[in-house]
Amino acid sequence: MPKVGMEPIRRAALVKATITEIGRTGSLDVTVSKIAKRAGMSSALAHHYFGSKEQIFLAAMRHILTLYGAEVRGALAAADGHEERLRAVVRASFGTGSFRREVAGAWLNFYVLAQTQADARRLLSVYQRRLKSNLLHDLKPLIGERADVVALGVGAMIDGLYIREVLKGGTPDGAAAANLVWGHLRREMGVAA
Amino acid sequence: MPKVGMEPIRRAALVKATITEIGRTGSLDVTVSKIAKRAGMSSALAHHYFGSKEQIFLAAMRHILTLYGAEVRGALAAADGHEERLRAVVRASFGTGSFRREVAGAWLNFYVLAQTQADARRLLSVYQRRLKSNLLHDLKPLIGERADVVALGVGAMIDGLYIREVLKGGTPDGAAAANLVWGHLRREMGVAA
DNA sequence: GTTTATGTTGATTGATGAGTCAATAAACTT
DNA sequence: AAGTTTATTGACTCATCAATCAACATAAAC
Repeated sequence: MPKVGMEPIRRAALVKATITEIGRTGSLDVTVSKIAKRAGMSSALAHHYFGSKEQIFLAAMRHILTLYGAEVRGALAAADGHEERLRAVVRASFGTGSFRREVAGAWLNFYVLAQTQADARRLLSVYQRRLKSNLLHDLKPLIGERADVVALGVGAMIDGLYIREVLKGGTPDGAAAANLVWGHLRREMGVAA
Repeated sequence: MPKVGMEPIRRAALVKATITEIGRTGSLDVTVSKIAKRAGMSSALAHHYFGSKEQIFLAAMRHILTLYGAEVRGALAAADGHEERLRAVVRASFGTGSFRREVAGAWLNFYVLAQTQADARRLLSVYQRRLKSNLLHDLKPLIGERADVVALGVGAMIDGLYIREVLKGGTPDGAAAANLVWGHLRREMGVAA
């Protein structure tokens, strides 16, 4: 029953199915057919809308980044003062939108993809830059020139916790992870203040 | 010119070629033929010695872990006292044997592999456990019950720095990375002492 | 109501790559 | 020197998949 205006619906379904599928199998070795099937359509239709598997992957990556960006923006809007803002950024990084098995699993695989695909690399560096600039904005006034190093460390720690989350089974505990990073940050700030 | 006693040589060559190849292409999507070619033999021979691509990957992973283990052991042997030992562990993690583009790239891909292969997962958890126990051994006497959390944070930070190393081009700076982590650790210890 | 744009799929193509096998050759054994 | 074990490869099989295409169906436009 082909209605008109299916495109955005199909695209969204494919993106969602892609993330699920990559998260499930834990690898980029997912077939377009599998993705399409999970999204409730034929593989031909997936190609019709996206043109290639590569484009599907990129769309999925963009979607995750958009999600994360929204989460951060939302948390920041409700935060006041440097410390609170920092805390908001950290908490948003482990929010329920991003810090989930499938999403984190997909995320890890996008890191791999970024090694070979220029577009994926670009998207990833957008994320890294944004995180760093968010941190620096509120760290600089608090600890001055050491902010740079601390931001790098915090970024690495967050990525590392994502990886570990993917590997260890069970339900992810975003609050615990956020507390860990926040504790680290507080200590870094306390020393300099 | 078939001599006898080739097996260990061929195996070693294949392992080395595998790491290089994975590091280069930045993905597990390397063909046995490519690996074999780089190691100077036919793909049939690679299968003859390892049986399957999976086994080749696992051997490569084991090799990296052995390398890393040796590095840590060596550094620990020359270290005295809790603080020095901790420093040694951190420095060994970013030693020239492990903290190199290809090796780190292969490492990242093995994380991915661990999501689907039980054996790979086991190997990875051996590494994580060993690192954690190394850290705890000297952290506990210094900061008591907080040691657990700190060890987790340090481990995550190390992993995160590896990932970032892979993504950013250029020559890796192990010393800088080690300093970053060491600074974090020192601060954690200073607060409690 | 015929044309045009959109939605949809089954079948097909073409490439690629893991793993097998038969065959060859050199080295050791007895 | 006949037989056995180890080393080695080119050629082959078989499966998988990305991408394409022809065909058909429904809705909108004229």
